[in-house]
Amino acid sequence: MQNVAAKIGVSITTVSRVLSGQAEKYRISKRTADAVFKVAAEMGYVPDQVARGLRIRRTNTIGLIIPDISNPFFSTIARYIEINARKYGYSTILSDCQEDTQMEIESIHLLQSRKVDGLILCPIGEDSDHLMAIVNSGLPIVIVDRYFPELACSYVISDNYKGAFEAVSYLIENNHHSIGCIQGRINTSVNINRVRGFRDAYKKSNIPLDESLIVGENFGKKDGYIGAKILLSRKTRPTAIFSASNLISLGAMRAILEEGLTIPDDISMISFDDQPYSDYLVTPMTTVAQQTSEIGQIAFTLLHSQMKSESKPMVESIILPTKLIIRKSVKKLELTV
Amino acid sequence: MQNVAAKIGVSITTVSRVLSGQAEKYRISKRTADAVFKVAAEMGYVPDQVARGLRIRRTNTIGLIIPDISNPFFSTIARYIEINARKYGYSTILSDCQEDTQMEIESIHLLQSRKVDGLILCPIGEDSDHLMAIVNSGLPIVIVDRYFPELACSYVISDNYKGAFEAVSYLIENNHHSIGCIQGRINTSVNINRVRGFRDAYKKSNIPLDESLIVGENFGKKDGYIGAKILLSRKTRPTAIFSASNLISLGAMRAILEEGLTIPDDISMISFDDQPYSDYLVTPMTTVAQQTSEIGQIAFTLLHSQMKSESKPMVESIILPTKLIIRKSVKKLELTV
DNA sequence: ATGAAAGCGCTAACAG
DNA sequence: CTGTTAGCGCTTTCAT
Repeated sequence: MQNVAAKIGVSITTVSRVLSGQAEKYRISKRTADAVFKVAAEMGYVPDQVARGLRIRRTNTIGLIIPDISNPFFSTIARYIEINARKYGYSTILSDCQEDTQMEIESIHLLQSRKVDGLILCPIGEDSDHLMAIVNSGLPIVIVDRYFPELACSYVISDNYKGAFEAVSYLIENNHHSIGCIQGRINTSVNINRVRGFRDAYKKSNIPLDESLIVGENFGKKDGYIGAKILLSRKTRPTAIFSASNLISLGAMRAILEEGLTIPDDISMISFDDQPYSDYLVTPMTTVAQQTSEIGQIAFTLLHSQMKSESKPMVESIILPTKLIIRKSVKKLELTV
Repeated sequence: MQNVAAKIGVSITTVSRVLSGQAEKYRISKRTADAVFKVAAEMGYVPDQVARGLRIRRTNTIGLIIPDISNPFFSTIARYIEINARKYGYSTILSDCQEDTQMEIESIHLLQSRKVDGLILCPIGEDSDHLMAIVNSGLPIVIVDRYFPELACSYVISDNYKGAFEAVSYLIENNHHSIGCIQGRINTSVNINRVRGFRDAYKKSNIPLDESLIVGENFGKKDGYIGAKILLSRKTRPTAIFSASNLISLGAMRAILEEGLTIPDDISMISFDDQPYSDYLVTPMTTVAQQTSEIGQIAFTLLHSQMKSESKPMVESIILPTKLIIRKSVKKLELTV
């Protein structure tokens, strides 16, 4: 910057002002401004954002904490967050905390020390103590996918309850009265709501629910495999499975195939999370689709409005509808008496 | 920091030294050091990495440029880069440049202005002019997935040639003599090598290659659909398809299903990129697996060694083997005479 | 074993 | 319309 200024015989202040688009404001002559642009370009000068950040106490940087970026559900969300952030001049620092609450905590501290202007967080989700502090610290933050009623914080999630309710109701309409549920990580809002939807669909139809039909303890592929194995080994096999995530479904399918069973002839299935490949599975899968790209976009928009506003921002909760995509994995059962 | 220093009645210099782990070096008394740690923790003091970065001219930050983070191939690579980076104290700034060379250029400039210590780049890959400048700028950089022979720069890629060669040879061994190739983005090293492998497998077997069997122009789902449609509408349909990416395969499968054909009875198929769902497709897919997590890990390791060394780093090229995973999508043809 | 002070590159009062 | 100057929070030389 020194050099640029010297070359034109002008002060670095002027250079700074022109390059930060404040030429107008300070009524700098067009001639000077043009010269600055020209020389800066020639010399390949590019302002140091680190120094700038230190001075203006704003880094134009957001933090993004994700439990597993290789999960297509999260990577799609991440994509739309990053794209929108960049559109508004923010860079995104990514942290994959590997489904580990301790890492989540460390990531938050790290990002704070890097002076991010805001934070988007997909929490592991069983525990919110460590989130309390940061929400209260005044750092703009929005939570995605999971939420905590006790936290005064904006969030954007899917309507997991209704999504599950519709899916299970659809199974019941097809005369399934013994439906297994392979749930995800217990004590997360996502799971609680999906299981609640499952239960309420049963309740609505006055079908008694055998509690042992609910199995599983996390959202992974392995958990789906184990859950399905358990369900399939029951004395009376359920006629359908409701799976709480795409990964669970993959694991469950392995178990089902291993047992020599066919979807939907031997057992019907509905899976949460639509995927590009859902249509091309052994049996095209009926799924509960979430609006992942919208989740990402809205998350950034919410954060952006917080970062812009001076005052303590109001908390906004966005709940996006899901959509039941009917394919071929559910068979209509004959009513036997 | 002021406050911490004041509270113990010591200079900020001392606080800085203790907190940056240099207490030993400056032979600061254990008593003082302990006090510093204690008070800093009490006050919730956490050093400002932005100020630190400005002063020491190193941000402990790397840039990661990816064409599409929602593609599971890239998101897995990104994951292992980020995880390793964090292990060594680096934060990762992510940029999804949406398969657009112009955005790739902008992202590079942006990351430079943010003073990243190094850069990992999955280039769009047809053009390398803009990369020349940055490689020569001395910024540590490693290129992933695609590469440019003219660039003196470390890279880590899969052995695309051999992967394709093995896949197509396998088809030929199963007596397929009319194999369609749905290629990816032309003029990328990835595609060039895969198509070269395809050609050489033909050549090795002395089977004449009808050039019109090579179709397609990008790695996306849509391109796979179009490519397959073209192949399937030929007077004499190929007996097998070699697909250059996971997304291409998804599109191709759609076309195949639409035509009422079955894999592998009507047409055999091999796809590049193994996926968690490959085993559960209509027909379990025979694939060419790349070592994505290793690619990510090695990419960071290469970058790290560059960032540590003072001298101009040597360029290292790592080529990882692929693995043919045989499932059920290839049928052994009878030899007809 | 510790401190004073300079300075990283930039911006914003304040002063013309 | 432009320049002078102080200072963001930290590290590091030099001094003691």
